[in-house]
Amino acid sequence: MKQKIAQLLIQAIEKIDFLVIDGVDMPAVAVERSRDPRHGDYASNLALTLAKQAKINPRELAAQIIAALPSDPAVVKVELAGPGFINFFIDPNAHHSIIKTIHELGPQFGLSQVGAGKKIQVEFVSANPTGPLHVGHGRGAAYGSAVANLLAAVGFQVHREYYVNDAGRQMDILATSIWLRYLEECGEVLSFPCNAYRGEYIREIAWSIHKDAGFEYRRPQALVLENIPADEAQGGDKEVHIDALIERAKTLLGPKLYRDFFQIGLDTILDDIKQDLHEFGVDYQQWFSERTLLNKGCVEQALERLRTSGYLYQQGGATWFASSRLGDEKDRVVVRENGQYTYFASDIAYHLNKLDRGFDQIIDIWGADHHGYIPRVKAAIKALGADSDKLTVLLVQFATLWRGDEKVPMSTRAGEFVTLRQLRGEVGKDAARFFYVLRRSEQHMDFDLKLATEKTNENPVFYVQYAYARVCSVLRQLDEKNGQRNWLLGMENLDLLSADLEIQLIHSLARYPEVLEKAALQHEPHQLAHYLRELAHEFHTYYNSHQFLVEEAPLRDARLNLICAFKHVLGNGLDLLGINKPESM
RNA sequence: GCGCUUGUAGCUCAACCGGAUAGAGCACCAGCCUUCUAAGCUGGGGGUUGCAGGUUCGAUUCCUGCCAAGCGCGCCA
Repeated sequence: MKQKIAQLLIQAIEKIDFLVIDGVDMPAVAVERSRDPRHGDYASNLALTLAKQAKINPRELAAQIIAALPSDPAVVKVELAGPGFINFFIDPNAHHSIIKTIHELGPQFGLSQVGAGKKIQVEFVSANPTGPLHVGHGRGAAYGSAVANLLAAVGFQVHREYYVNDAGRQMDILATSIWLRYLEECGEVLSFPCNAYRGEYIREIAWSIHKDAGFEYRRPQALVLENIPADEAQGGDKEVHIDALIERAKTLLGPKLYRDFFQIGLDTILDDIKQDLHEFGVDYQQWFSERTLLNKGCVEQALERLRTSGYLYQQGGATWFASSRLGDEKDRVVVRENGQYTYFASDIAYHLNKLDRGFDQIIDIWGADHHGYIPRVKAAIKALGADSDKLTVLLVQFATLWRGDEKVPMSTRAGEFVTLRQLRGEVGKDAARFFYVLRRSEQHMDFDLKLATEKTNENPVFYVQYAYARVCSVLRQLDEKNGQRNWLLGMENLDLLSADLEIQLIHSLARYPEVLEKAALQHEPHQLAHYLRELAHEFHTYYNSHQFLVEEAPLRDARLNLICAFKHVLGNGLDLLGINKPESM
């Protein structure tokens, strides 16, 4: 309908001589749904945008456009309003046909093909496998999977991916942390480094290793701590302290035994993350290992390409990437003085790999604290000779956690954080997902656990689910009363749905495809969430003021067809957000 | 100090890439269950959109400058 009106407007403009003669530039013809019913169903600001170029009063121009407008059976009235808006009133019967469309298309209704033929990768969460996911990751998970689902709904071929940082210093700290806890299990007495991972899950892994392997990995405390520089608590440098302990672990255990700790820690935690996300309704096409990238020599290849294009140079014993020539604020080290790659080096290789896989678009979803990282990755893509516009980085602000008036401290290293699993246990998957996705991702967010746990009844997700359950309940009632339902009869009598609330609900249902497309292309699932809440509200109001299971069959069947259409749309929307559709509550 | 993000009702958030009288939820007040689930509905109070300018028919939206908050500015990830 939007397109149809735009077409009519274009035809009208082409008939107005002075616009054609003066060669006025045509703006993209904007047709919007009216917010206020008094402004009709659709409105265009075309005259307002053209008026300046045409050097004519907007209202006068609008009047001329209206006069030149071809007639169309679906358009019953056109009005000039305000400073020069053109409002279109649509034949109500034309709206009713949307119910038929929804029933015919079912789960397909609202889907579109704007992204057809395009491969798009969405990488999200990608938390280091050094501990369980916390509520900050939960937001990225809910947001990322909703974005991915939306993109798939508008036709993109979507590839969901988790980048596993299974190489690098953090993993060494993890392995060493587990080993030290293991030594404690074995009865060795040592002070635990302040920079090691202190969470309870580390003890559990250590305990389990001790249970399976006994004392095989035990080394005496004296050997472990011999000549180790002091920790921060003793006036030393915590980084130097932990690095020394990592080296000590490697030498005392040897490569093979050390690797056991590394691998068991990684496997245990990664399995936990996978399970956690799965239970949260988040699944991936691929878990991409950083270590694999290194082992295959991809990092060296990527750097070689940069070197060939003249973007690498040596300074101070390190290898630098001249990212400042491509928009970054300074150059970045890719190979350290000690010969090791930086994290950034493998990230360059990873993005090269993404490009090589032929995605038309690449979406990275990061925590907002990484925003300073964007220019250097874009610079790397440019230096590799690719189009940096292919990469879109979407940022998710961390949630600040509160328990009532008290701020909850969050520190992965210290093991002080509320895990995603705890959150799910307390408020449930559906409430958590809806709560996360109700807000724009860049918006700072206060998450009050006390409120979320104490007042789950007031969580908006129940409101929306309740609407769904109510439709199911009506249909059950019909069954119990042995009521007949004639689908065809309902379709033939859709014009009986003439109450304001019915018209309103139908309008809203018709909007769904536009909501989906916009939410998808703008990467804003909150638009869908808000829409679903409004839709549920309109249904609840309707439910409270009209009886559906009435005696007169034509009206009853028409109403049932309407609320079933509502059920379809609401259900589709909830599916995309990864929220359950309860048949009863 | 520089950069990115954010600032909208008491609180949490919307506002369709510049549109018409800035909207919801929570909280507060007053009503609605012998009728398809009251986890619901109806009505009410609530606002100088951080501040000050600018751009134009028109600004919460764009530009500039301040103010405030968060984050970033490693040979960490």
